[in-house]
Amino acid sequence: MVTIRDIAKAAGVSPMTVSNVLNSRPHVKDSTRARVLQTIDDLDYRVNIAARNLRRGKTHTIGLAVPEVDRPYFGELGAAIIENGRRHDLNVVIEQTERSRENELTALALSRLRMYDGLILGAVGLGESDVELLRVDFPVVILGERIFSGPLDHVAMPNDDGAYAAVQHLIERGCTRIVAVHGSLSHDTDVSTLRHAGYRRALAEAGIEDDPRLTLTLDVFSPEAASAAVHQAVDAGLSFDGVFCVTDYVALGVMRALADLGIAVPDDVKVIGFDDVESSRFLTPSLSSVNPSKDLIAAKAVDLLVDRINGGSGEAVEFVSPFTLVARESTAVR
Amino acid sequence: MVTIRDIAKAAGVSPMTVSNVLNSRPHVKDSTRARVLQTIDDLDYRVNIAARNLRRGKTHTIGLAVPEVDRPYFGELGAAIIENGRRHDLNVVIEQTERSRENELTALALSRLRMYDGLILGAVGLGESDVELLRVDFPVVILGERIFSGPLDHVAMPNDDGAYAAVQHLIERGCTRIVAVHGSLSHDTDVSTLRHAGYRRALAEAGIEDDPRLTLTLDVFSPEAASAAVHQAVDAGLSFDGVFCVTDYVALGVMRALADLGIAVPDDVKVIGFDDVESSRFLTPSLSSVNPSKDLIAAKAVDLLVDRINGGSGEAVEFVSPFTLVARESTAVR
DNA sequence: CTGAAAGCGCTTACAG
DNA sequence: CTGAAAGCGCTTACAG
Repeated sequence: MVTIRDIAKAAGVSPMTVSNVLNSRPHVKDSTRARVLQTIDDLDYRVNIAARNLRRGKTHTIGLAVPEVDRPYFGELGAAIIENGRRHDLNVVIEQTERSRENELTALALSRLRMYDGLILGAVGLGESDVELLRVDFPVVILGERIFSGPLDHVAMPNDDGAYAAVQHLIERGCTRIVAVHGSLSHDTDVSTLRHAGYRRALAEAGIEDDPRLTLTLDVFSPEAASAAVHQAVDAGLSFDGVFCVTDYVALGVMRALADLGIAVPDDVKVIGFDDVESSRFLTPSLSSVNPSKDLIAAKAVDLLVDRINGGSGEAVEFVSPFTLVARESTAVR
Repeated sequence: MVTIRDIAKAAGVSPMTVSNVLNSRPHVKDSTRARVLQTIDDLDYRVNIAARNLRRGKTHTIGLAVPEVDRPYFGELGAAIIENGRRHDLNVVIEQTERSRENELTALALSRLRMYDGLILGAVGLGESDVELLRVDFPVVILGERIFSGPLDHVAMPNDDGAYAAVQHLIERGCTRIVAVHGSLSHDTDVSTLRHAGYRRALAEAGIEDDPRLTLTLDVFSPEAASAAVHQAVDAGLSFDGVFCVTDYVALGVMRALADLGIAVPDDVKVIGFDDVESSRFLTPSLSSVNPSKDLIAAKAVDLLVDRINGGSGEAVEFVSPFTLVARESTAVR
């Protein structure tokens, strides 16, 4: 392996001068610089990043811990974060936590051990009660569907307001019996709980009774589970004219079940999702959804993290992403 | 920052003994080991990975360069590779090449500079003519939809046979005028070209004329472009009863366009895709597809790379993934 | 079973 | 504009 010393020797300068050239620092005579560069080229030298990292105490790598990258929403988010990381010359290592609180804590604990300068933690398992565990002396940004009033910067989804807008949209389009499909409501800060609050608020404001039978709770966050739940509800005689799905991913199963049951969307039942995943606009019927500005979320998360990495020590920031409601065929009136 | 020396001092041993404990090497007296571990705990010491990497000459990190992680196929592939990497204690850094040959070459060139032990390169832009550029003294596995007879290990998609099976399936179901929708056919080793060969082979074998008007070529690989192409073809009076889509992602746009045009799938036209992306089975109608065993591809790619990282120097391996044809509603006969 | 010393390849004050 | 020297934090032969 060719080292900086080999170059120095061959070019007749000191290692330090080579280093200065490599880092394009000023105060190197042009002729010297040219000679060094030529030698680097001749010997096919490449800087050893591990050594540089050790010396500089930086790795230019951040971790991104998300539940799963193969779920469209997180794939799109991951892509946006990699994109934004590149703007700051940061590599992104992706870890998958599989929606478990333990894995999220592990990612947090290991990120110092691994070679990251900071971590973006997509928290779906951690909750308010874990706040003490978030007190780490390491740059971390929480990318939360959940709420944290903790000690860390937090980029949050517009869960309550987004869900409120979605349900309000269904009501405007004439729905009065609106099913909500989501995961467990047992944690105060879970995405399902937060979005459900928006659902209830919209119903209350419209003077619609919140019939608990209309709330379908899934054990697993998946289209399969959503489809099964809808089948079961309809078989049990539940009647409804609208469905609010906690995510587009879940809506995929809901729409499929309705098709299986011969229930027409949007004529018999209107459906709306959350996340506005790319494929949603190509479904038949195309799916209305809440778009939480993924790009903005990614940009903000990376910016906040870079700030902390660079020593920023202000108060923890909480940023709630804005959103837009995208009305498509699944909620059309005809 | 607490270092190994601080621990050594506090525990009354040498740094080397601490190192031995950290790496759970034998030949450390139990009582010494216990004392060191206690001190590590007391002082909240964590090993500095950058230093260890420098010393060991390994980073336990591999790069994965794919066109985009927000495309479902690559998201699912990325997830599988991260999963498999974990089995070997490897972190995975994801880079996005955006389907460009230049970016793929950059990823290749930079991977040595970055801190990777090896690289898995999802090549969609590089072609046979770039083979010389692949002669790198660094562990690289090509994850190709394309064919390479180059100097590197290569995990390939069953492009020809998979496409052949898909089209044969359409023919079996009664289709005789089968549209093929894919990207440019200008490169010999492009995924579109390879799959198109399978398409033509199936037609030829069935004695069906290969009408060039039935081949729709997209400038951009996207549902939008696919949808536009189908609209245009139908508007121009093209008649057909089957569509072979180069990927499920493209099929999304095709199915959408057919719905817009009032063409019923599968009654009027049958449609099949390639990749068997997760959402395909939830579409309405659900999409038939070729499943290329993503998990096997990921496992094989990681295993081959680990082999090279560990010094394996045998002949370059070419592994073609097996596939299964998944028949769903979009090609059903009723 | 344990230690002293060298060194991985780079960068950074400190000099001149 | 350039250099000699120290050091980032760890591990690895070499000794004993």
